[in-house]
Amino acid sequence: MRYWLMKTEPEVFSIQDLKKMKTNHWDGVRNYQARNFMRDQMKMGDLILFYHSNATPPGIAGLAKVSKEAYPDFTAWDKKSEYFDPKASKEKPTWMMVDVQFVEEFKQLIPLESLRMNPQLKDMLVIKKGMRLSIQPVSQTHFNAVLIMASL
DNA sequence: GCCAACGTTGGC
DNA sequence: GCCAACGTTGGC
Repeated sequence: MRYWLMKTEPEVFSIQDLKKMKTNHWDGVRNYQARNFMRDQMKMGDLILFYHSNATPPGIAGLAKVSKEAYPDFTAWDKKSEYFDPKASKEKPTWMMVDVQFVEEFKQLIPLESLRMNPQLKDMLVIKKGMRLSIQPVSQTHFNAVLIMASL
C-alpha cells in the first residue's frame, strides 16, 4: 500500500465536505504528473493526507482513502464545467480521477508551519520550496510521523 | 525543439 | 493582493 498527499482549497472542497459526503470523486486535476500518479499508482485502500491549500493556515486536515481507482474525469468534456478542456473527449479522456472516501478529520489541523518544524519531515515534498504538485507520494516514514503529530 | 510570454499555484 | 516558482502555449 502507498501513501499520498492531495491538495484542495477548503473553500472549494474541504475535509468537512468529504465527511458529509462520505465519498467523492477527485475531479479537476489538470497536471500530467499528478494525473499519472492517480492513473498508474493509486490503488484501492491507499491512504491520503488531506491537505488544505490556500487556507489560513494551510495544512493537513485529515485522512482519506482511495475507494475507486482511476477512471476518466468527465468534467474535462463538460463545456459547463470550470475544468472543461477542449483537448479531452469521451473517446480520448486525457484526464483521470479517483474516488476518495472519508477516514478521519484531525481534531486540529496540522499547519504547514508545524510540518516544517518537525525534523523527521524535512525531506517531505510538501515542505519544499516551489512544490506545487497537487498530488504527491508520501513515504511510510513521513506518513507515520504525520499521524503521530495528529494524535498529540 | 527552443524559448518568451502567459497563466496558475499557493504561501505569505 | 503580491509575487516567486512553475507549467503550458505557440511562434519561429
